[in-house]
This record gives sequence, C-alpha cells and structure tokens, in this order.
Amino acid sequence: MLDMKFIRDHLDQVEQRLATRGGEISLAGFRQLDERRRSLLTESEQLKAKKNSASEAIAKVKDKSQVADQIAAMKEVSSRIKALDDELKVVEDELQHLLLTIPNLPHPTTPVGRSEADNVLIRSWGEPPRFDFAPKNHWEIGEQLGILDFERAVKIAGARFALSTGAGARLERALISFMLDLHTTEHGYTEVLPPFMVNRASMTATGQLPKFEDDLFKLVDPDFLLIPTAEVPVTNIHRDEILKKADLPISYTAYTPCFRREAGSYGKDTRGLIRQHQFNKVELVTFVHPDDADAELERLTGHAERVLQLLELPYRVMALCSGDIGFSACKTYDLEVWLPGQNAYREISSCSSFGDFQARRGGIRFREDDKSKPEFVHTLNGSGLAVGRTLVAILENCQQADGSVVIPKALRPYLGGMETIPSP
RNA sequence: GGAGAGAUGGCCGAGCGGUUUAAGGCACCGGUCUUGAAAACCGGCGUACCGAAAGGUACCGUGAGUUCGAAUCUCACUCUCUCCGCCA
Repeated sequence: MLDMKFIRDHLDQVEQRLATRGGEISLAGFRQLDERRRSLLTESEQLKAKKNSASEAIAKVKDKSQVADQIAAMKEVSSRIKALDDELKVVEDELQHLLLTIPNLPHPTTPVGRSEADNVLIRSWGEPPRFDFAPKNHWEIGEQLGILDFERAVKIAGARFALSTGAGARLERALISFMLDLHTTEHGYTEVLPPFMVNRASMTATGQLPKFEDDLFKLVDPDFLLIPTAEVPVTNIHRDEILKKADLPISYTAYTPCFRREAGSYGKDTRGLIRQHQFNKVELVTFVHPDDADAELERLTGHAERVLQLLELPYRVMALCSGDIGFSACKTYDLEVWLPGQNAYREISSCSSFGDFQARRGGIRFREDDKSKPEFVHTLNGSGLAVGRTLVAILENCQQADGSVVIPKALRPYLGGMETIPSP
C-alpha cells in the first residue's frame, strides 16, 4: 500500500511512475474519495467536539429538567453525527479498497520496460555444460531413473502434481536441508517453520489479497487459505508490531510447500516439474531499516546465488523491468538457471525489495530511538531456492551419457555420500 | 463437539452510566541528590487520523445497538485459558 498523503501530494508523479508498469491506473477516483473523506471527517469531528462539551455541561446539572432543551438539541446533533459517520464509513471502505489494489511504485533503479523481453542481464555465472550426446528433459531422466512418477501423480491428485520416489524424494529432502543449513550457518538467517495455511489479514499484508484471490487455493473454511509462498506466513510474523531498531535487520529462512492455482497458465510448462500446483521452496525473508534496503537486496540475492554456486549450476541474474515486477515489489532480481533440456535459462529464484509497501499494509514498524515516532520497516524476500526447479536443474545439467546423474559434491553429505543416481 | 472463565495502555491491574484528560504499580526516558552506583524525590512516558497552527477526534478484543452521554448496559461474533470428549 502506498502512503495516502504521498499520493495526495504527488498525484501526477505517482500516476506516471505507475504507468511504467503497463496497464492503466487512474488516480482520479482517489482524489475524489480523499476529498470527500476529509470533508466528512472535519464536519463529524466538529460536531463531536460540540457534543462532548455539551455532555460535560449536562453532567454538572443535577436537575435534568432544567436542561431538557439542551438534551433535545443534542439528540439532533447525535443523529447528524451518525448520518455523517455512516457515509464516512462507506467512503473510507472504498478508499481503503482502492489503496489495496494500487501496486507498488517501481524503484528508481528498476529498468523501465513493457515485458519480460525488456529485463536486463546483470551478470552470469558458470558455463552451460557441453554434451557429446543429446541431453534429455528432466521428466525423461526422472522417469527412466525411476525417481519421478508423473502418471501416478495424476491419478492421486491431478495435472500439475508430482510424485517423487526413492532417490528423487531423498534428493529433494537433501536439497531442503542443504539450503536451510547454508542460510542459517553461513548467512545468519534464523530458521522458522510456519503454518502452511494463513488467514485473510496475512494474505492482505503481503499483497496476495484482495487482487489475486484467483491464484490461491481456498479451503471449505473460508477463513483459511493455502500459502502460495513462505513469504506470506514469515513476513506476517511481525505484523502489527513495533520492533526495536537494535533488532534490525531480522532475517528468517523457511522451508514450506507452496500451493498455486496457476490460473491462466494452462498452456505453459504442462510437462515436468517446472510449474506445479504444489512445490517445495526454501525462502529468505528480511526486515530492515529503510536506509539498508538497497544493500540488503544485493546481499539477499547473493545468498540465493550462493546455493547455485555450491551446486555448480550455471545461472544468470536478471533485473526485472517495470512491466514485469510483481504487484508488491519495487525492485526484483530473478535468478535463472541453465536448463539443457530446454536449452534456455529458467527462473529458479526471485529476489525482491518491497520498500515499505508490505510493512504499511501489515503495520510492521520500528522506532529510530525511544523518543521518536514509529516508522515502517522495509521488507525483502527471495527464493533460496525453489526446490523442485533445483532438482530439475541437477537432473538436466548433471546427466551422463549412460542415463545416470552425478550428484553435486556439496549435496553428497546429505545423501549418505551418494555420488550418482545410477541408471537402472 | 460439550461446559465454564476471561479479553483494559510495553507489562501487572483498578474502574461496571457523567468528578477518567483510563486510578495505582512495574518497566522505560530525562533531571535533582551522590566521588560513582543504588535508593529517594521531581518530571516525562500509547497509537492513528483531521488541521498551516492552536487545537480537535477516535481507540479499553471486533461489530452492531440503547442513551443527551458507554471502558461501564444489551446483542452478535472472534480469540485466549480451564475441564470433558475426540485425536497425530
């Protein structure tokens, strides 16, 4: 959510900066609601002041019959206040809903562009492997090794679900442990294991609601929603709190499954593990002082990159353009891992800075010192990494001519020293 | 699922229609005293919104209602705790 006062004072500038996201966002409705709200509020509050002082005067008189006409007059005032407050509530609800549907302002360093095609290459790491045979897709490799079973997953659940078995299941568990250990021991994150279902207030704070309800899986109980990312429960750890400046930065890492409806992506990535209704992810979430947010995005992105480096998987870092960043983000770096089976780089992590956008929605604040007013913290998060896609990258990059897959060295201690997944 | 109890400021806790600008205590911050510290004493100490300011308004779990006036009365809901049942 943007600061209402900032929008009011910089209406044209806000409109222009939002326009770089594409689509059309008009703030004419905002101006109208904002003015109506303030005029109703002023009138209502003046009448309340009058009512309060009259009540005090009436209270001092013992014989109420002497002030019967005053009491009658106040009855009028009260009903007028009620009428004003009723209208005010309608206006404020509308204004609030409008504010909740306005996306974040792109960061000044976010490249301006319309689509994915305008994203900017920042750096790349590692060399795509050369094969003296035709490299296979991960679903071919996985099925041949007997570690991925898509057919049975369809039977159990449906399309866009996967069943890992044997070494596949163990590899995924190893990846989760490996990532969590790296982030907790070397990068200073605190591990958390949050709820996988959250309430509507939590989804609203991080920005999934009210606009993207269709992307979420809902339960019969309407109060609970399945998380599409650990960002939601973890960021909400500090919702409606005033943190101490000395506590910042706060860094959490969490493994959770993620549940996404993938509405509107029917044609895309229909085969394999790339796009699933349920997938595992290790997430990084940090709360920082506003002055540190820019540097923190670089650090956090580096922490996600470190996972790929230790796994020896080639990748590149892209700065998303204004037309491609998410609703709540002001700046985003995507890490794209090389996938030989697709002969392309594909997203494996998305690291974003949200400024005070989520903090304002969620009331996450800190005090500069004991005397000063609370200010909003800045929040950031990134995948560190998407576990299913990491499995895909390992299968495709580390495949051998004989159909076996060599396990990256860093992962072997988590697999009882296993060096390869042998071809059956 | 059944029965009961409760929800007040960072914490404890009083208040149960108008002397509450929410008592009192603890914690915290500033000061006096002291060689220093402690103690004692004095003062300060919530959040949000409207306003150029002065100032005003709202908030005692949430939402409605009664009343000239609600932390206080009524209704609904939510959450927490205790016991019973069920359960990994």
